Order: sequence, then C-alpha cells, then structure tokens
Amino acid sequence: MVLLVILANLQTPIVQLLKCSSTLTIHQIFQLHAAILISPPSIDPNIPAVKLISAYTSHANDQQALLVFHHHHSNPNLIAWNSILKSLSSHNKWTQTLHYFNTLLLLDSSISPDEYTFTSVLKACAGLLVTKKGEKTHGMVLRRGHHSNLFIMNSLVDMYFKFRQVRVARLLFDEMCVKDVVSWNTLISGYCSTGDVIGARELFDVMVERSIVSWSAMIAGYTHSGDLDKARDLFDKMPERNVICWNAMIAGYTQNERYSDAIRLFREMQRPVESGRILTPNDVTLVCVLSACAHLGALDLGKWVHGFIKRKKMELNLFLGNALCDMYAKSGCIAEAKEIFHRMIHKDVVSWSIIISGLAMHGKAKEALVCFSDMRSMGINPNDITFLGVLSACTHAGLVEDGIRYFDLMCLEFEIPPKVEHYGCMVDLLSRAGRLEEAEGMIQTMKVAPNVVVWGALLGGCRIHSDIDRGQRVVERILELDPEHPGSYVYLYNAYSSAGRLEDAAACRLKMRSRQVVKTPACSWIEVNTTVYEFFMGDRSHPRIEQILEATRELSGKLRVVGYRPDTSVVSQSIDEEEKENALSMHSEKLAFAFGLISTSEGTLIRIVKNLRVCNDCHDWMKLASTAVNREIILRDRSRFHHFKDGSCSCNDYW
DNA sequence: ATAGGGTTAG
Repeated sequence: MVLLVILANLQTPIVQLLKCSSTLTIHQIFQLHAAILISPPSIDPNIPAVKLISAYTSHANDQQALLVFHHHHSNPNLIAWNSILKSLSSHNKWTQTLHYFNTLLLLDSSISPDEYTFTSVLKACAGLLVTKKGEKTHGMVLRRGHHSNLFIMNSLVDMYFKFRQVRVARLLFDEMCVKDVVSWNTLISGYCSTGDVIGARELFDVMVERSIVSWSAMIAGYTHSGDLDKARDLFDKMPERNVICWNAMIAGYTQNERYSDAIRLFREMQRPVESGRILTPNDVTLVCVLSACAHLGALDLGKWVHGFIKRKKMELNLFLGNALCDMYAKSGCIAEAKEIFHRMIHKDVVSWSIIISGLAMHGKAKEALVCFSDMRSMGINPNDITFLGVLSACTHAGLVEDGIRYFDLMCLEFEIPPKVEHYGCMVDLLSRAGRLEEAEGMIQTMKVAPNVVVWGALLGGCRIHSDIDRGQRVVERILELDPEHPGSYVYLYNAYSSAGRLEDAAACRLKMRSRQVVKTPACSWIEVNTTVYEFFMGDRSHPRIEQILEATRELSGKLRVVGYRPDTSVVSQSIDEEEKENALSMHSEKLAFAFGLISTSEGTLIRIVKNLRVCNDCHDWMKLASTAVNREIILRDRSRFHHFKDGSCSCNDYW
C-alpha cells in the first residue's frame, strides 16, 4: 500500500516498471494499472496507455488491453493504435483487428499507418483469408511507398501463401531487393503449408544463413507430410534447440499416432544436455504429451503431468484443460475428467465434445445427453464431432430411438451433413438392436460412400443376430473395398464353423492364407510404476513370462470353480480343445492382467488398454476375476471402457 | 514479420 502511494505521485517510474512486463505477474500489472489511474495525468496519456496495453498483451489479456485503449481513446496516437492492433492480431482476434484498422482510417486522416500497422493488418487478412481486403491493403502499402520495408514485405509474402497464391508470393519474394533470414523462413514454411516439402527442402539447402526457425519450419513440414524419419534426421542434426523444436518433433509423433515415441522424446527432453541446461516444457509440450497419454491410457504419466502443471502454477488454459480432461476420460478416470471440466472457466465446443464422448465411452449415456443439452443452453453450437460423441453414447447404451432423434436433429436443425462416421454409429446402433433391415437400408440410401467400417458395423450385427445370408452379402461388399479385410475372413470362418459347414470353413482359411491376410495383432498395455508394458497375443518376450503364465493358469483354475467355462468358439484355429484353451490363456489382456496382478499390491485397481475389442471369453473371465482376486479392473478396448467390479461389467454385456 | 498445441464411429 505504501508503495502504491509513493508510485501514485509520479507516473514516470510506473511506466519504467511496466517496461519490464515480461518479468511482471498479471497481479503486479493490475497494481501498476491502478497506480496510474489514481496518479495525476502525464502530459501525453498515450505513453502509460501504450505500456499498459503491451504489458496486458504479453499476458494474453487482450480484453484489459482494449479497456485501457478505450479509456484513453480521446486522442490515441499512431503508437497507441499500433499496440492495440498488435494485441488483437497476436491473439487471433482478426475481425476486431480489421475493425479497429478501418476505424483508424475513418477517424483520423492525419495518422498515416506505418510498418507496425500494416504487419498487424496483413496478419489479420491472412488469418481471415479475406483476399480482397488483403489485395486492397497490398495496394495501400505500395501507394504509401512501403515496398522496400522488410517487415511489410515478409508479411505480404506470408499472406499470399495463406491465400494459397504461391506464384504471387514467390514473385514478391524474388522481387525483394533486400531479403533477410525471416524472408527465407517465410518461404520455407509457406511451401510446407501448401504441401510442397520438396520445394521447401531445396530452399533450406541453398540458404546461406539458417536460423533455428528454418530448422523448426522444415521439421514441421516433414511431420505434417508424415515423413517422421526425415524430420527426426533434421532434429538430430540441429546445432541448437529451443522448446519449440522439441514441441514440433513431439507433436509430429503424436499427430502421426506414434505415441510411445512422443513420450520417449519427452523424457529425453528433460535429460540434462551436455551444456547442462534443461529445457522446461511449456503448455504446448504438455498438451502433446497429454494427448499421447490419452491415446495410450498412460495414466501415471498423465497424473505426473497434472502434478507438474500444479507445481509450476501453470494456468489451465483452454488447450491444457481440454488435453487434461481428455487424458483422464480416456484413462478410465471419468470422475477426475468431470472435475477438470467443471473447474475450467472457459470451455469451447471441443471441451464439451471431449466430456460428452468421455461419458459415452464409460457407458454413461444419460449423463452425456444431459451434458449435450447443458452445452446448448450455454449457447455453444455443437459440431459434427460433438454429435459423434452423442451418437456413440446412444450406441454404447443401446438407446436406439434417442440415437435416431439426435441424428435427425443434427441433419435437420443444425444442418450438419452427416459424415461416414455418423452413419457408422447409426448402422452400429441399428444392427446391434437387431434392426438389420433398417441398417442395410440406411447404407443403401446414405449420401456418402460407405466404407469398411460401416459395412463392418452391419456385419457385427449379422454375427450377433446370426443372419448368415445377410452376413455373406455384406462380406462380399467389404471384400470389394478391402480384399484383405481380416474381420471378414474371421467372421466367415466362424459363421461356417458354427453352422457345421466345415468344408466352407476350411476353404475360407485357405483363401485367407493365399491372399496373405494378416490379422491385426491383438495387443494390450498396462502401466506399472510409470512404465508402459506391452503384451501381444501369445507373446512370450516378457522377462517374467513364466510367472505371468503361472498366474493365469492358477487364476483360470480358481475361476472354473466359480463357473468359468472357456469359450473356445472365439479361437479360430482348428486345433484340439486343450490347445484352444491354451491359446485363450495367451490372450493379450489376460497376460497384461496377470502381470498387473503379480506386480502391484493387493487390492490395487488394474487398468488395461487393448487395441482391439475385448473378446467374449476374456470379458467373462475378467468379470469372474474381479471377484475372485478382489480387484477392480478398468479395461479400455478400441471403442469403450469396461469397468469390472464384483463380478459384473459396467457395459452390462452390451458392447 | 518466420517455427510448435486439444476433440473424431468400430
């Protein structure tokens, strides 16, 4: 308080303090702001205003920045205009940027926009893809003689790349008499963004002076085109690295579904390098890592990241909150996911979509639907992905009529054209409920071409409801699309076998072999002490495999006493019963469970993630096991969670 | 001024 009184007497020292805005906390800025308000006005009110605006901008608070601007708006000078334009454009408030620029032109013809003004405006034009406005601004730049200004020319080149006008961008670049490293970097990232990674690499190779940005842009170019090896090669060769290049490489792995690699690289990032300097991960890094955790169900690491966020007192921004919420939901902790969700101050359509599909995965359809209506009453418009969550909630709970109603709501009221994914949900919903005729009818009349997944959903229904004729028809369709579709052969084989048509079954098996159909290998993961262990079906590579097998055998014996009967129909090899049972006990989820059992203390909840659907036999086995060894089991299969407790499963055997 | 981020059926 004393400090405040002293400061209030003089504005100059306050302004001096505001200059080091990067080291100030947002609360200190608020205090300095208050001090300015109660102190006698300086000769030019623009000076403290500009400092305050940039201080708020560096803390991503463009609302406060606007407030300051309007408080001084009696006579803003060019610098004040420029700081507010920069504040808006750097926070992607592009429409507002253009609005303020137009106001500036209209209001005060004595102020002539300079390079700072134009760079903000061009960035906004690029962001909004308003080509006419962009070209008009380009003309204005030329008329005012700014065509030799590097800042402006670089922004122009970038803008034309965003407009996908590669020729214009290249022409501008070639005509620039002075180019700096930023001009080259803009060109590289421009070519990368249009998908021309080869062209970008040619530029990269001929560049004389490369900056860390050139390397990062090139790495991102490779990861976006899926070429992770080339990206990693460059990454390893970089002379120096900052957080952004690490993020680019880690994000590259997560976006290309290489989640374990992403986590491995993240751990490497935190190892002290030769220079002894450790890079601190920032919010972008953590978002990527959390996304990888979510996909792998790596709860321990995810929790560690959450702890890190708390320890560093990082702000839970929209991206981080969403990533954290999704990680918890996909790792089986729906309660924690809900808590994060409710604590988030700003939620967008992505946040709501995450919680809805999270609840859906956990079979909490009613709650998911309540969430959907809450979201609408908050005035947030659902998108196609939100509806995917809603429909999958209906599918997992068998709410056929609700599903049909939401599908119509999406098409008719929200005018969102259904994608093949939505039809996939609907066909699945109808097929499981035994409404196979309707499901097939939907495929025939749908507006987009059905894919293997859609037909596969119908095939699943044919299997459950033993409709062999339709099943055969569907298999033909599927094999037209994918002659090596493993599921079709397995389905046919099982259908023939159970109908006693052993010759057909054998023929099917031969065909499968001759076409070299490879079944996706079943795989389960379990995390023990922050390390993820991977088990494939029949996998004997784990160092403690003997103990693991011993544990499964012992447990299966125990389960037999309480009524477990191995369901050997799910084993597709024509071998004798005993071998079939052995094959069953080598299922990846059982191996993972047994490993969890022997390596965690009694009563610990066991979490398993599987890449395919849990098989019938394992599902029964897990139900009984949850009682026999008194463990809760949360198993995530490729589409949902199974929460086994006291002999039953949260999916009510509907999956 | 140029490089990095979250949700997507089975």
